[in-house]
Amino acid sequence: MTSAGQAPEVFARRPKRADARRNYDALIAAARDAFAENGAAASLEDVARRAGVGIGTLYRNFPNRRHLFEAVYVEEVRALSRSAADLAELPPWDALVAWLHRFVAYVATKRALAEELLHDSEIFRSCRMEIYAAGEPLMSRAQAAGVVREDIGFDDVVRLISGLTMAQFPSPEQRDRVLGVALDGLRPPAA
Amino acid sequence: MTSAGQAPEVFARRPKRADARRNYDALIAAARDAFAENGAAASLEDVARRAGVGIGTLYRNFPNRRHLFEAVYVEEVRALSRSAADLAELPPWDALVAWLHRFVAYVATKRALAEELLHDSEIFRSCRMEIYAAGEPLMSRAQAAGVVREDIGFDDVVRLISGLTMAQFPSPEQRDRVLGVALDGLRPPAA
DNA sequence: AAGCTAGCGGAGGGGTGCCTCCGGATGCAA
DNA sequence: TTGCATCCGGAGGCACCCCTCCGCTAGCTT
Repeated sequence: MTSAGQAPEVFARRPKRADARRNYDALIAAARDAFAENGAAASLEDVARRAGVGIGTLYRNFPNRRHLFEAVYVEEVRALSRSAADLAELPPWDALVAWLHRFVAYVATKRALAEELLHDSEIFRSCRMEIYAAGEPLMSRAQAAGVVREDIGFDDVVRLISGLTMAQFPSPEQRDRVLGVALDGLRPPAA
Repeated sequence: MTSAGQAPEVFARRPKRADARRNYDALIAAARDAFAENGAAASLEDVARRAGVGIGTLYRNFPNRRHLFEAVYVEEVRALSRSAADLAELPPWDALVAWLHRFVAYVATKRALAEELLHDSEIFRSCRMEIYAAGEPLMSRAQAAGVVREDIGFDDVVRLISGLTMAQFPSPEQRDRVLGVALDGLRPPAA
Protein backbone atom coordinates (compact mmCIF):
# COMPACT_ATOMS: atom_id res chain seq x y z
CA MET A 1 0.00 0.00 0.00
CA THR A 2 1.13 3.49 -0.66
CA SER A 3 1.54 6.04 2.06
CA ALA A 4 -1.53 7.20 3.97
CA GLY A 5 -3.53 4.22 2.71
CA GLN A 6 -4.50 5.86 -0.56
CA ALA A 7 -6.45 3.96 -3.13
CA PRO A 8 -4.30 2.92 -6.06
CA GLU A 9 -3.99 5.76 -8.51
CA VAL A 10 -5.43 3.67 -11.29
CA PHE A 11 -8.56 5.74 -11.26
CA ALA A 12 -7.50 8.89 -9.41
CA ARG A 13 -9.53 11.22 -11.60
CA ARG A 14 -11.45 13.35 -9.17
CA PRO A 15 -12.51 16.59 -10.92
CA LYS A 16 -11.69 20.00 -9.53
CA ARG A 17 -14.51 22.39 -10.30
CA ALA A 18 -17.31 22.43 -7.74
CA ASP A 19 -20.14 21.39 -10.05
CA ALA A 20 -17.99 18.67 -11.54
CA ARG A 21 -17.25 17.20 -8.14
CA ARG A 22 -20.94 17.21 -7.29
CA ASN A 23 -21.71 15.29 -10.44
CA TYR A 24 -18.93 12.84 -9.81
CA ASP A 25 -20.28 12.00 -6.39
CA ALA A 26 -23.86 11.81 -7.63
CA LEU A 27 -22.74 9.38 -10.30
CA ILE A 28 -21.07 7.06 -7.84
CA ALA A 29 -24.12 7.06 -5.61
CA ALA A 30 -26.46 6.49 -8.54
CA ALA A 31 -24.29 3.69 -9.83
CA ARG A 32 -24.26 1.98 -6.47
CA ASP A 33 -28.05 2.03 -6.36
CA ALA A 34 -28.50 0.95 -9.94
CA PHE A 35 -26.10 -1.97 -9.62
CA ALA A 36 -27.68 -3.10 -6.37
CA GLU A 37 -31.09 -2.98 -7.98
CA ASN A 38 -30.56 -4.33 -11.47
CA GLY A 39 -27.31 -6.20 -11.12
CA ALA A 40 -24.23 -5.61 -13.19
CA ALA A 41 -26.37 -5.40 -16.29
CA ALA A 42 -27.76 -2.00 -15.32
CA SER A 43 -27.38 0.39 -18.21
CA LEU A 44 -25.08 3.35 -17.90
CA GLU A 45 -27.72 5.57 -19.39
CA ASP A 46 -29.91 4.64 -16.47
CA VAL A 47 -27.12 5.51 -14.06
CA ALA A 48 -26.74 8.93 -15.64
CA ARG A 49 -30.47 9.50 -15.45
CA ARG A 50 -30.56 8.61 -11.77
CA ALA A 51 -27.70 10.95 -11.10
CA GLY A 52 -29.49 13.72 -12.96
CA VAL A 53 -26.65 14.30 -15.42
CA GLY A 54 -26.15 13.68 -19.12
CA ILE A 55 -24.58 10.55 -20.44
CA GLY A 56 -21.67 12.62 -21.65
CA THR A 57 -20.84 13.63 -18.11
CA LEU A 58 -20.78 10.04 -17.02
CA TYR A 59 -18.32 9.12 -19.73
CA ARG A 60 -16.08 12.05 -19.02
CA ASN A 61 -15.62 10.86 -15.47
CA PHE A 62 -15.52 7.15 -16.17
CA PRO A 63 -14.17 6.31 -19.60
CA ASN A 64 -15.96 2.99 -19.66
CA ARG A 65 -18.19 0.65 -17.80
CA ARG A 66 -15.45 -1.05 -15.89
CA HIS A 67 -14.03 2.18 -14.53
CA LEU A 68 -17.36 2.99 -13.00
CA PHE A 69 -17.60 -0.44 -11.46
CA GLU A 70 -14.22 -0.08 -9.97
CA ALA A 71 -14.84 3.38 -8.59
CA VAL A 72 -17.99 2.24 -6.81
CA TYR A 73 -16.27 -0.84 -5.52
CA VAL A 74 -13.27 0.99 -4.18
CA GLU A 75 -15.50 3.46 -2.41
CA GLU A 76 -17.31 0.67 -0.61
CA VAL A 77 -14.20 -1.20 0.33
CA ARG A 78 -12.63 1.83 1.89
CA ALA A 79 -15.67 2.47 4.05
CA LEU A 80 -15.55 -1.10 5.28
CA SER A 81 -11.89 -1.19 6.00
CA ARG A 82 -12.04 2.09 7.89
CA SER A 83 -14.69 0.60 10.12
CA ALA A 84 -12.32 -2.00 11.51
CA ALA A 85 -10.60 0.61 13.62
CA ASP A 86 -13.66 1.16 15.83
CA LEU A 87 -13.54 -2.41 17.00
CA ALA A 88 -10.11 -2.49 18.55
CA GLU A 89 -11.44 -2.10 22.07
CA LEU A 90 -13.82 -5.04 22.05
CA PRO A 91 -12.69 -8.47 23.29
CA PRO A 92 -11.00 -10.46 20.53
CA TRP A 93 -13.86 -12.79 19.67
CA ASP A 94 -16.49 -10.06 19.78
CA ALA A 95 -14.41 -7.76 17.63
CA LEU A 96 -13.96 -10.38 14.97
CA VAL A 97 -17.61 -11.31 14.99
CA ALA A 98 -18.73 -7.70 14.85
CA TRP A 99 -16.50 -6.97 11.90
CA LEU A 100 -17.65 -10.06 10.07
CA HIS A 101 -21.22 -8.93 10.54
CA ARG A 102 -20.36 -5.67 8.88
CA PHE A 103 -18.59 -7.56 6.20
CA VAL A 104 -21.71 -9.56 5.49
CA ALA A 105 -23.81 -6.43 5.25
CA TYR A 106 -21.23 -4.95 2.94
CA VAL A 107 -20.89 -7.80 0.53
CA ALA A 108 -24.59 -8.50 0.36
CA THR A 109 -25.23 -5.62 -2.00
CA LYS A 110 -22.02 -6.09 -3.95
CA ARG A 111 -22.71 -9.43 -5.49
CA ALA A 112 -23.10 -8.20 -9.00
CA LEU A 113 -20.13 -5.91 -8.69
CA ALA A 114 -17.79 -8.60 -7.45
CA GLU A 115 -19.02 -11.00 -10.07
CA GLU A 116 -18.13 -8.51 -12.76
CA LEU A 117 -14.74 -7.61 -11.39
CA LEU A 118 -13.32 -10.92 -10.36
CA HIS A 119 -12.69 -11.99 -13.90
CA ASP A 120 -9.50 -10.01 -13.92
CA SER A 121 -8.75 -6.82 -12.20
CA GLU A 122 -5.87 -5.01 -10.69
CA ILE A 123 -8.28 -3.04 -8.54
CA PHE A 124 -9.96 -6.12 -7.24
CA ARG A 125 -6.70 -7.52 -5.99
CA SER A 126 -5.67 -4.33 -4.29
CA CYS A 127 -9.07 -3.98 -2.67
CA ARG A 128 -8.83 -7.45 -1.31
CA MET A 129 -5.50 -6.53 0.18
CA GLU A 130 -7.09 -3.53 1.80
CA ILE A 131 -9.86 -5.62 3.31
CA TYR A 132 -7.39 -8.18 4.54
CA ALA A 133 -5.24 -5.50 6.09
CA ALA A 134 -8.28 -4.37 8.02
CA GLY A 135 -9.61 -7.74 9.11
CA GLU A 136 -6.56 -9.91 9.49
CA PRO A 137 -5.40 -8.31 12.75
CA LEU A 138 -8.76 -9.04 14.32
CA MET A 139 -8.36 -12.64 13.36
CA SER A 140 -4.80 -12.97 14.66
CA ARG A 141 -5.76 -11.39 17.91
CA ALA A 142 -8.61 -13.85 18.34
CA GLN A 143 -6.29 -16.74 17.55
CA ALA A 144 -3.67 -15.47 19.98
CA ALA A 145 -6.36 -15.30 22.64
CA GLY A 146 -7.23 -18.92 21.93
CA VAL A 147 -10.81 -18.27 20.89
CA VAL A 148 -10.33 -19.15 17.22
CA ARG A 149 -8.81 -22.38 15.93
CA GLU A 150 -5.25 -22.17 14.69
CA ASP A 151 -5.47 -24.34 11.60
CA ILE A 152 -7.13 -21.80 9.35
CA GLY A 153 -6.20 -18.46 7.90
CA PHE A 154 -8.05 -15.22 7.51
CA ASP A 155 -8.48 -15.95 3.85
CA ASP A 156 -10.47 -19.05 4.74
CA VAL A 157 -12.75 -17.04 6.96
CA VAL A 158 -13.37 -14.40 4.35
CA ARG A 159 -14.42 -16.96 1.82
CA LEU A 160 -16.61 -18.80 4.23
CA ILE A 161 -18.39 -15.64 5.26
CA SER A 162 -18.51 -13.89 1.94
CA GLY A 163 -19.97 -16.98 0.36
CA LEU A 164 -22.70 -16.80 2.92
CA THR A 165 -23.73 -13.40 1.80
CA MET A 166 -24.16 -14.51 -1.75
CA ALA A 167 -27.05 -16.70 -0.78
CA GLN A 168 -30.39 -15.00 -0.66
CA PHE A 169 -31.97 -15.17 2.78
CA PRO A 170 -35.71 -14.87 3.31
CA SER A 171 -35.19 -13.19 6.67
CA PRO A 172 -32.35 -11.45 8.52
CA GLU A 173 -32.96 -13.83 11.41
CA GLN A 174 -32.07 -16.81 9.31
CA ARG A 175 -29.03 -15.07 7.94
CA ASP A 176 -27.81 -14.43 11.46
CA ARG A 177 -28.57 -17.96 12.54
CA VAL A 178 -26.56 -19.39 9.68
CA LEU A 179 -23.78 -16.93 10.27
CA GLY A 180 -23.77 -18.17 13.83
CA VAL A 181 -23.28 -21.73 12.66
CA ALA A 182 -20.40 -20.70 10.48
CA LEU A 183 -18.82 -18.81 13.35
CA ASP A 184 -19.13 -21.85 15.60
CA GLY A 185 -17.00 -23.63 13.08
CA LEU A 186 -14.23 -21.13 13.74
CA ARG A 187 -13.91 -21.97 17.42
CA PRO A 188 -11.13 -24.22 18.55
CA PRO A 189 -11.93 -27.94 18.82
CA ALA A 190 -13.72 -28.84 22.05
CA ALA A 191 -11.62 -27.38 24.86
CA MET B 1 -44.78 -33.09 -6.54
CA THR B 2 -46.50 -35.22 -9.11
CA SER B 3 -46.27 -38.96 -9.14
CA ALA B 4 -42.90 -40.59 -9.79
CA GLY B 5 -41.07 -37.36 -8.96
CA GLN B 6 -41.39 -35.94 -12.44
CA ALA B 7 -40.17 -32.47 -13.18
CA PRO B 8 -43.05 -30.00 -13.33
CA GLU B 9 -44.63 -30.07 -16.75
CA VAL B 10 -44.03 -26.38 -17.15
CA PHE B 11 -41.49 -27.07 -19.84
CA ALA B 12 -42.28 -30.64 -20.86
CA ARG B 13 -41.48 -30.07 -24.52
CA ARG B 14 -39.13 -32.87 -25.40
CA PRO B 15 -39.28 -33.40 -29.17
CA LYS B 16 -40.02 -36.79 -30.69
CA ARG B 17 -38.05 -37.17 -33.87
CA ALA B 18 -34.55 -38.57 -33.49
CA ASP B 19 -32.64 -35.64 -34.97
CA ALA B 20 -34.75 -33.23 -32.98
CA ARG B 21 -33.95 -34.97 -29.73
CA ARG B 22 -30.28 -34.90 -30.58
CA ASN B 23 -30.45 -31.18 -31.14
CA TYR B 24 -32.41 -30.65 -27.96
CA ASP B 25 -29.77 -32.42 -25.92
CA ALA B 26 -26.93 -30.68 -27.70
CA LEU B 27 -28.55 -27.35 -26.93
CA ILE B 28 -28.84 -28.09 -23.24
CA ALA B 29 -25.21 -29.17 -23.08
CA ALA B 30 -24.06 -26.14 -25.06
CA ALA B 31 -26.10 -23.84 -22.88
CA ARG B 32 -24.62 -25.31 -19.73
CA ASP B 33 -21.12 -24.69 -21.03
CA ALA B 34 -21.85 -21.21 -22.34
CA PHE B 35 -23.46 -20.11 -19.09
CA ALA B 36 -20.67 -21.54 -17.01
CA GLU B 37 -18.14 -19.73 -19.17
CA ASN B 38 -19.71 -16.36 -19.86
CA GLY B 39 -22.26 -16.09 -17.12
CA ALA B 40 -25.93 -15.52 -17.60
CA ALA B 41 -25.19 -12.89 -20.20
CA ALA B 42 -24.05 -15.44 -22.75
CA SER B 43 -25.82 -14.84 -26.03
CA LEU B 44 -28.27 -17.38 -27.32
CA GLU B 45 -26.74 -17.16 -30.74
CA ASP B 46 -23.51 -18.35 -29.18
CA VAL B 47 -25.32 -21.25 -27.57
CA ALA B 48 -26.79 -22.29 -30.90
CA ARG B 49 -23.38 -22.05 -32.53
CA ARG B 50 -21.80 -24.25 -29.88
CA ALA B 51 -24.56 -26.79 -30.30
CA GLY B 52 -24.04 -26.77 -34.04
CA VAL B 53 -27.61 -25.84 -34.83
CA GLY B 54 -29.34 -22.78 -36.23
CA ILE B 55 -30.76 -20.11 -34.01
CA GLY B 56 -34.21 -21.03 -35.22
CA THR B 57 -33.84 -24.51 -33.78
CA LEU B 58 -32.94 -23.10 -30.43
CA TYR B 59 -36.03 -20.94 -30.35
CA ARG B 60 -38.29 -23.75 -31.42
CA ASN B 61 -37.22 -25.77 -28.41
CA PHE B 62 -37.00 -22.92 -25.95
CA PRO B 63 -39.38 -20.08 -26.69
CA ASN B 64 -37.22 -17.60 -24.82
CA ARG B 65 -34.12 -17.10 -22.79
CA ARG B 66 -35.67 -18.03 -19.51
CA HIS B 67 -37.00 -21.35 -20.75
CA LEU B 68 -33.52 -22.39 -21.69
CA PHE B 69 -32.19 -21.35 -18.31
CA GLU B 70 -34.82 -23.36 -16.60
CA ALA B 71 -34.30 -26.44 -18.72
CA VAL B 72 -30.59 -26.48 -17.97
CA TYR B 73 -31.22 -25.90 -14.32
CA VAL B 74 -33.80 -28.63 -13.97
CA GLU B 75 -31.50 -31.08 -15.68
CA GLU B 76 -28.75 -30.39 -13.17
CA VAL B 77 -31.00 -30.55 -10.18
CA ARG B 78 -32.38 -33.90 -11.11
CA ALA B 79 -28.93 -35.39 -11.48
CA LEU B 80 -28.01 -34.15 -8.04
CA SER B 81 -31.12 -35.31 -6.31
CA ARG B 82 -30.85 -38.74 -7.82
CA SER B 83 -27.38 -39.04 -6.40
CA ALA B 84 -28.64 -38.90 -2.83
CA ALA B 85 -29.93 -42.45 -3.09
CA ASP B 86 -26.42 -43.93 -3.34
CA LEU B 87 -25.54 -42.63 0.08
CA ALA B 88 -28.15 -44.38 2.18
CA GLU B 89 -25.74 -47.03 3.36
CA LEU B 90 -23.08 -44.75 4.79
CA PRO B 91 -23.13 -43.74 8.46
CA PRO B 92 -25.32 -40.67 9.04
CA TRP B 93 -22.59 -38.07 9.33
CA ASP B 94 -20.58 -39.40 6.42
CA ALA B 95 -23.63 -39.59 4.21
CA LEU B 96 -24.54 -35.99 4.89
CA VAL B 97 -21.01 -34.78 4.32
CA ALA B 98 -20.65 -36.74 1.12
CA TRP B 99 -23.86 -35.35 -0.27
CA LEU B 100 -22.93 -31.82 0.67
CA HIS B 101 -19.67 -32.27 -1.18
CA ARG B 102 -21.60 -33.21 -4.27
CA PHE B 103 -23.84 -30.28 -3.66
CA VAL B 104 -20.88 -27.95 -3.65
CA ALA B 105 -19.58 -29.34 -6.88
CA TYR B 106 -23.01 -28.96 -8.37
CA VAL B 107 -23.68 -25.39 -7.40
CA ALA B 108 -20.22 -24.18 -8.24
CA THR B 109 -20.95 -23.96 -11.93
CA LYS B 110 -24.52 -22.78 -11.51
CA ARG B 111 -23.89 -19.37 -10.03
CA ALA B 112 -25.03 -17.39 -13.00
CA LEU B 113 -27.98 -19.61 -13.54
CA ALA B 114 -29.26 -19.31 -10.02
CA GLU B 115 -28.68 -15.59 -10.03
CA GLU B 116 -30.88 -15.27 -13.07
CA LEU B 117 -33.65 -17.51 -11.83
CA LEU B 118 -34.04 -16.51 -8.25
CA HIS B 119 -35.71 -13.26 -9.14
CA ASP B 120 -38.99 -15.04 -9.57
CA SER B 121 -39.57 -18.48 -10.81
CA GLU B 122 -41.95 -21.30 -10.36
CA ILE B 123 -39.29 -23.69 -11.55
CA PHE B 124 -36.79 -22.46 -9.06
CA ARG B 125 -39.11 -23.17 -6.18
CA SER B 126 -39.97 -26.63 -7.34
CA CYS B 127 -36.32 -27.47 -7.91
CA ARG B 128 -35.51 -26.39 -4.42
CA MET B 129 -38.19 -28.71 -3.18
CA GLU B 130 -36.64 -31.49 -5.15
CA ILE B 131 -33.23 -30.86 -3.67
CA TYR B 132 -34.64 -30.64 -0.21
CA ALA B 133 -36.51 -33.87 -0.67
CA ALA B 134 -33.21 -35.50 -1.53
CA GLY B 135 -31.05 -33.98 1.21
CA GLU B 136 -33.37 -33.44 4.12
CA PRO B 137 -33.56 -37.14 5.08
CA LEU B 138 -29.77 -37.26 5.32
CA MET B 139 -29.89 -34.32 7.68
CA SER B 140 -32.67 -35.74 9.87
CA ARG B 141 -30.90 -39.03 10.13
CA ALA B 142 -27.73 -37.31 11.25
CA GLN B 143 -29.64 -35.30 13.81
CA ALA B 144 -31.43 -38.40 15.10
CA ALA B 145 -28.05 -40.05 15.50
CA GLY B 146 -26.89 -37.06 17.54
CA VAL B 147 -24.05 -36.07 15.23
CA VAL B 148 -25.64 -32.81 14.05
CA ARG B 149 -26.96 -30.06 16.30
CA GLU B 150 -30.72 -29.87 16.71
CA ASP B 151 -31.25 -26.14 16.59
CA ILE B 152 -30.90 -25.73 12.83
CA GLY B 153 -32.84 -26.92 9.83
CA PHE B 154 -31.80 -28.34 6.52
CA ASP B 155 -32.58 -25.03 4.92
CA ASP B 156 -29.91 -23.38 7.06
CA VAL B 157 -27.37 -25.93 5.96
CA VAL B 158 -28.16 -25.51 2.31
CA ARG B 159 -27.66 -21.80 2.49
CA LEU B 160 -24.48 -22.10 4.46
CA ILE B 161 -23.01 -24.54 1.99
CA SER B 162 -24.37 -23.09 -1.20
CA GLY B 163 -23.07 -19.70 -0.23
CA LEU B 164 -19.68 -21.30 0.09
CA THR B 165 -19.73 -22.39 -3.47
CA MET B 166 -20.39 -18.92 -4.73
CA ALA B 167 -17.01 -17.79 -3.56
CA GLN B 168 -14.19 -18.37 -5.99
CA PHE B 169 -11.51 -20.62 -4.53
CA PRO B 170 -7.94 -20.57 -5.82
CA SER B 171 -7.53 -24.26 -5.06
CA PRO B 172 -9.79 -27.24 -4.36
CA GLU B 173 -7.80 -27.83 -1.19
CA GLN B 174 -8.83 -24.52 0.24
CA ARG B 175 -12.40 -25.10 -0.74
CA ASP B 176 -12.42 -28.37 1.14
CA ARG B 177 -10.73 -26.84 4.14
CA VAL B 178 -13.33 -24.11 4.35
CA LEU B 179 -16.10 -26.59 3.80
CA GLY B 180 -14.65 -28.54 6.72
CA VAL B 181 -14.88 -25.48 8.95
CA ALA B 182 -18.50 -24.98 7.99
CA LEU B 183 -19.24 -28.61 8.67
CA ASP B 184 -17.65 -28.35 12.12
CA GLY B 185 -20.22 -25.69 12.83
CA LEU B 186 -22.94 -28.26 12.27
CA ARG B 187 -21.81 -30.57 15.02
CA PRO B 188 -23.59 -30.48 18.34
CA PRO B 189 -22.12 -28.20 21.04
CA ALA B 190 -19.20 -29.81 22.87
CA ALA B 191 -20.54 -33.09 24.20
C1' DA C 1 -40.20 -46.01 -52.62
C1' DA C 2 -42.83 -42.30 -51.90
C1' DG C 3 -45.33 -38.91 -49.41
C1' DC C 4 -46.27 -36.46 -45.40
C1' DT C 5 -45.00 -33.64 -41.94
C1' DA C 6 -41.96 -32.46 -38.16
C1' DG C 7 -38.06 -30.14 -38.08
C1' DC C 8 -34.12 -27.21 -39.93
C1' DG C 9 -31.26 -22.90 -40.80
C1' DG C 10 -30.35 -18.27 -41.05
C1' DA C 11 -31.64 -13.66 -43.01
C1' DG C 12 -33.43 -9.67 -41.17
C1' DG C 13 -36.56 -6.37 -38.42
C1' DG C 14 -36.70 -4.13 -34.23
C1' DG C 15 -34.77 -2.70 -30.14
C1' DT C 16 -31.28 -1.48 -26.73
C1' DG C 17 -26.97 -0.08 -24.96
C1' DC C 18 -22.13 1.72 -25.46
C1' DC C 19 -19.52 5.47 -26.40
C1' DT C 20 -18.09 9.83 -29.26
C1' DC C 21 -18.41 14.47 -30.40
C1' DC C 22 -19.10 19.27 -30.22
C1' DG C 23 -21.84 23.63 -29.61
C1' DG C 24 -23.36 25.87 -25.58
C1' DA C 25 -23.30 26.98 -20.52
C1' DT C 26 -21.00 28.15 -16.25
C1' DG C 27 -17.69 28.35 -12.23
C1' DC C 28 -13.67 30.86 -11.09
C1' DA C 29 -9.71 34.17 -11.26
C1' DA C 30 -8.32 38.80 -12.02
C1' DT D 1 -17.47 42.55 -14.65
C1' DT D 2 -15.10 40.14 -17.97
C1' DG D 3 -12.86 36.32 -20.15
C1' DC D 4 -11.50 31.78 -20.47
C1' DA D 5 -10.85 27.14 -19.31
C1' DT D 6 -13.59 23.65 -17.69
C1' DC D 7 -17.55 21.16 -17.85
C1' DC D 8 -22.25 20.09 -19.51
C1' DG D 9 -25.93 17.58 -22.27
C1' DG D 10 -27.77 14.63 -25.50
C1' DA D 11 -28.11 13.45 -30.55
C1' DG D 12 -26.51 9.85 -33.17
C1' DG D 13 -23.27 6.18 -35.18
C1' DC D 14 -22.18 1.58 -34.35
C1' DA D 15 -22.49 -2.96 -32.66
C1' DC D 16 -24.84 -6.60 -30.70
C1' DC D 17 -28.63 -9.37 -29.44
C1' DC D 18 -33.45 -11.13 -29.29
C1' DC D 19 -36.79 -13.34 -31.71
C1' DT D 20 -39.81 -14.22 -36.08
C1' DC D 21 -40.66 -16.11 -40.37
C1' DC D 22 -40.55 -19.06 -44.24
C1' DG D 23 -38.57 -21.87 -47.98
C1' DC D 24 -36.10 -26.10 -47.75
C1' DT D 25 -34.51 -30.87 -45.71
C1' DA D 26 -34.92 -35.26 -44.11
C1' DG D 27 -36.97 -38.74 -40.61
C1' DC D 28 -40.75 -41.86 -40.24
C1' DT D 29 -44.75 -44.52 -41.85
C1' DT D 30 -47.05 -47.44 -45.02
